[in-house]
Amino acid sequence: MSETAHRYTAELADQIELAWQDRWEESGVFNAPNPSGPFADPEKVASYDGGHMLVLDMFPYPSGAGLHVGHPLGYIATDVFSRYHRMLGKNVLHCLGMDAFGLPAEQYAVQTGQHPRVTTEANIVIMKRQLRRLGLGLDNRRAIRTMDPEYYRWTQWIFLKIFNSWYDREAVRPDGGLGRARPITELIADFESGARALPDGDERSWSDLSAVERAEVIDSHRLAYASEAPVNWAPGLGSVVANEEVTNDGRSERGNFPVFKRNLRQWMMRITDYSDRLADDLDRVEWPEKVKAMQRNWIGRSHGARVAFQVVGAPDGTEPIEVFTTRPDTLFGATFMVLAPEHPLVDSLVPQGEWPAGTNPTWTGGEATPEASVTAYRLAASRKSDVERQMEGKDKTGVFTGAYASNPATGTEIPIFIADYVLMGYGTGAIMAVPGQDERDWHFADVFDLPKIRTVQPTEGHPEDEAFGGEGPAINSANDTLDLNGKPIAEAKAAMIDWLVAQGFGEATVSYKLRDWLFSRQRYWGEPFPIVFDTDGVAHGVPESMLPIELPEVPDYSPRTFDPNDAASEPEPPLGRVREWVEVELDLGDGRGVQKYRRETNTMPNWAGSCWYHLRYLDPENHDELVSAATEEYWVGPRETPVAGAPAGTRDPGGVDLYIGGVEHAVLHLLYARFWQKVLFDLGHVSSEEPFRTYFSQGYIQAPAYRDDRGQPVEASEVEESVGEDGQSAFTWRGQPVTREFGKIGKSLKNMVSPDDMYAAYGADTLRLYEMGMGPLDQSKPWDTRAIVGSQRFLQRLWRNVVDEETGEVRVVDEPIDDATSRILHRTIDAVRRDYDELGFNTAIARLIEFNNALTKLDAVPRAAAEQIVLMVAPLAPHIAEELWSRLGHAESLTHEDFPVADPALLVEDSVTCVVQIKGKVRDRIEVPSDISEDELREKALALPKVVEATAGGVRTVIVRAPKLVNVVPL
RNA sequence: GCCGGAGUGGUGGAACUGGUAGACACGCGGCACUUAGGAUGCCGUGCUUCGGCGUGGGGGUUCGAGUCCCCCCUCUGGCACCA
Repeated sequence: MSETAHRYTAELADQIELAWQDRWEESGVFNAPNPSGPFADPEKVASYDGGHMLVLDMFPYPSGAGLHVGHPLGYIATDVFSRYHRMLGKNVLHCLGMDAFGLPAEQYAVQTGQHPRVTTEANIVIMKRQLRRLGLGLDNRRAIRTMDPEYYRWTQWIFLKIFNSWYDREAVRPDGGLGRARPITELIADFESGARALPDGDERSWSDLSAVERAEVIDSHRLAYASEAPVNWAPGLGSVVANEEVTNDGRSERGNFPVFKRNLRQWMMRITDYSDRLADDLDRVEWPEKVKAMQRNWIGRSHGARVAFQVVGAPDGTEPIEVFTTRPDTLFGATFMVLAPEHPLVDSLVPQGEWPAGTNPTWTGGEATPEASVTAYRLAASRKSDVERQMEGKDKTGVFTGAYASNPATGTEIPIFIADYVLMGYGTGAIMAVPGQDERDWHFADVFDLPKIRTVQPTEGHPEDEAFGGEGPAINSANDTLDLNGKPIAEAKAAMIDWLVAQGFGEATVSYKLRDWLFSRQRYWGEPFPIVFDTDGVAHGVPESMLPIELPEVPDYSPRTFDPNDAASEPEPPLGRVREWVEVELDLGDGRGVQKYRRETNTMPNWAGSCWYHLRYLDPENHDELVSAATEEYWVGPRETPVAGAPAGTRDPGGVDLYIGGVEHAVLHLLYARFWQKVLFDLGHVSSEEPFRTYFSQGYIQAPAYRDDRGQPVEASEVEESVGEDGQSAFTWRGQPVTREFGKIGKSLKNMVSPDDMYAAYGADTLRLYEMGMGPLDQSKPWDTRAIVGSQRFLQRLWRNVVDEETGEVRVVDEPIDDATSRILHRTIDAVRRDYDELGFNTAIARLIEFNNALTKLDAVPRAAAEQIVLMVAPLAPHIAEELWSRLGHAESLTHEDFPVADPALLVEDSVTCVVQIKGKVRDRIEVPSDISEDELREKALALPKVVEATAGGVRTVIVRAPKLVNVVPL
C-alpha cells in the first residue's frame, strides 16, 4: 500500500465517488430545462443541437428491505444511455420518483400501528441513499412520490376526467378512426335535446326521468362507473382485486390468498371500450414482441360471427339463442348447443314436466325432470370455485335442458345442454358445439353420445377418433341455398357469414377476452376517490376545486380480513370507520346547494399513481395543470418518424423515448397506463397517444441460493465452496453439504446481495461496470460476486494509464497518437457508439477494455488517447471518468462534452489477414493489402504451397471475397 | 394443449447482411516482482489417441452453416375449457 499510495482502490473509489456525487448535486448538472413553466430555460433548451430525449425507469416501491443488486440493473442502463445521449448534445431528462402507496407499508402499519406514511418515508430515505451512491445522473427536482397530496390530487383529477366522460363509438378521431372519449356533459346535452334516444326503447323524454333514473342512464355510459358485478374477492386479503391480479391458480398475486367470484358493488373502468385501440396501437410502439404478444393475448380479440339459433317449439317472439363462433364455416357440423349454467335464457328454455320421449338416460344427470336436473347442475356449478373447476381439468360435465334448437344451416333439431366448460364471461355465454372441428366439443360428444359430423376434410393420417382443427377443404357443408364444399376455411367463413346475413341468422362480429378493470380496493394506503354519494345513492364527482381529497387519519389501518376461505364475507374498508370524514355536507356547485353526502370509502389500486407518473415528471411543480401542453408536447409529443419496425404509413404516437422495467408488468401497469393515456389524449389533455413509445424489459439478476438436505434455504453468504477431487465444486454450510441453485434475490431464498457491500468493497463504478458487462440487458443472468474483480481491474488499468500510482501525477504525454493506436481508437469509437445506441453495453465494455489494454502496452499514453477513452468510459463509470477528466486539466464536468467521433478514414486497415480455405476449411492465412483486387488475390492464393499441393488434380472452382477470404475447391 | 424465447469452453458471454467460432471477463495453470501475496504485470487455457473433432441431436441447402430449411430433444416465459 505504501508504494502505491495512488492506486485505484475501493477506498480511493469511495472518495472520488462521494466527491463527484456532491459536485453533481450542487451544480444541478443533470437538471433538464423545460421550454416553459417552473423549470423553464428556453435559451438553454434551444442550445441543445441534438434535440431532446426522455428516459425513464419503472419507478421503485420503497421496500423496507432496501435494494439488492438486481434492482439497479435497469437504473444503471438508463443512466448510461442518458449520459451517452447528453454527450451527443441532447437535452436528456432522466428522473426517478417513488411508487409510495402500497401494501407492505400498510401491512406493517396494521401490525405495528405506525402510520404507513412514516414507514414509507423512512424507507425512501434508505433507498434514496442507496440510489445516490450509485451515481445516477437524475434530475432530482422531479422526484415525485405518489403518496403526496400534491401528486395524488392529479391522480384524482384524472379519475374525475374519466368518471366524467363516455366512449362515443361513432365519434371521429383526429386520425380518422372511429371512437373516442367525450365529456359526459355532451352526452347529457344529447339526451336533453332529444338528439339521442333513451336506451332500451324508452320513449319518455329526458325531463320525464327522475334524478335517479337519469343518473342510471348516465352512469351506464361513464368510463368509470360503480356497478354490482361479479368481482374477485379475497377474504384473506380483505380486498377485491382486478382480473389481472389473479394468478392462474385462482389466488391473489398479493398475499397468495384464495379468490372468489362475488357480486359486489365496485368501481370499474371501462377499458374494454379501448380494446381495439389498445390492440392496434401496439404496432406503433417499439416494445419486445413478447410483451406485445402478452397484451394482445390478454385483450384476446377474435374475429367470428354471431349466429342466432331458434328454440324448437318456443312461442313466437321468443328470443333466439345467440352464439359466438370463430368458425362459422363449421355450422353444418353443429350437432348440439351448450349454454353456460348461468346463462339468462336457461330458465325459459327448460320445459315443465318429464324428459322428452327418447331422451338418452346419460343426459339427465339422474334426475326425474329437466327442471330438477338443471337446478341441481347449476347449484353444483355455482358452488365450485375457479380452482375446483380447473382441478377437474378437461373432464366434461353437463346436463340436457330438455329443449332443442334448430341448426339454421341444416334445419336439424339439436339438443341444448348446459355445461360449465362454457363460460358466461366470454362471447355470448353460449356455443354451437361442433365436435368434428373442436376438441372440447368432441370430448363432450363422447361423454354424452352425441353425433359428430366432420365439415373439414382432415389431413391424411389424422386419427379417426379426434377432432380436426387444421386447414382443409369443407365437406358435408351444403344446403339448398349454400354450398361450401371444397372451399378452404377462410373462404368458407366469408361465404357462410354472407349467407347468415342474407338469411337474417347472424352477422360478423368480434369478441374480446379483456374485461373491464376493477378499480376499487378496500384498503387504507391509497388514493381516496373524489366521489360522494347523495342520499339517493347517486355518485357525484366532487368539483376540481375540492381536490385533493386527502386521506384522513384512521384509528386502525386494516381492512377487516376474514378466514381466507370464507367466500360469503363482505369487504369492509378502513375508511368506512371514520364517520366524521365519510359523512359530509357539501355544495358541489351543481345548483343543489349544500347537501348531505357519504364519501366513497374504497381507495384506488396501486396502479393508479403509476398510470400517469411519466407525465407528471415533465411538469411536477405545475399547480394549475397536470402538465402544461407545451411541456408535454416538447418531451413526449409525436415524433416526425415512427419507431423502428412500425408498419409503413404509421404515425408516431409519441411517448417516453426509452422506458426500462421488468416484464412482470406486461399486462398490468403497461396496459393500464396505455388506457389512461388514450383517455387523456381523447379529452385533449395530452398530444401523445401512447405513454411509452419504446419499452425495453430488462432481465433479472439471479443469485446463487443454497438448500440443506431438507430443502430449506440456508444463508447464502455463509456457504463455503470447495473444489473436490473430481474438479466439481462442492458447497457446505456450517459443515453440512448443501446444494446450489440460482434464483430471484430476496429474503425467501436467503441470498440477499446488497449494493452497499459492493460499494464498500469495489465502489459504485465497478459495480455499474460489472452489471452492464454481465451480458445482454434483456437476459437473466447469474450474479457472481467474485467476478466483479474483473471490472475493478479494468478501472485500475485505466487509472494507471493516466495517473502514476506512486506519485499521483498525471503521466500522459503530450505527443500525437501513433498510427496503429489511432486506428484502434477509431475502430473502438465506431463500435462503442453502435453498442451504446443499441443498449449493447456488454460489448461496448469489451471494446473499451481492448483499447485500454492496447494503451497499457505503450511506453506512454498520449493525452489525446487518454481523453478519448475517458470520455467513452464516462457513461458507464462516470465518477472515475470525471476524476480523470479533471486531472487531465479540464475544469468543467464532462457531462456535456462531445462524445468522440470516429474518422471513417481510419476505420479501414491498410492490410488485412486473408483466410485461405480449401473446400471450406481454413488451411492458410496471408497478409494482403485491403484494396487488393479479386484477380490478384486469387492468383496469390493459388500460388500458396498448400493450395498447390491440394489442387494437384485440378481446380473446380475458386470463390474470392476480397480481401478477407478465398475458398479453393479442388476437383 | 396453444403461442413465444433459448440451447456455443469449467463459468458469464462474443461472432455485422451465411465467410478465421470462442472477442471480453471470471476461473484455472505457469512465470516475474516479492519475507509474503488472495496485490500487480506477462504468458498460456475448447476437446484431442495430434489424424482430426467441435456451437443440444439427426437430416438438408451451399464452395462454405452457430447463422438458412425440415424433424427431434431439453430448458424457459406467457396463456390455458376464450368457442
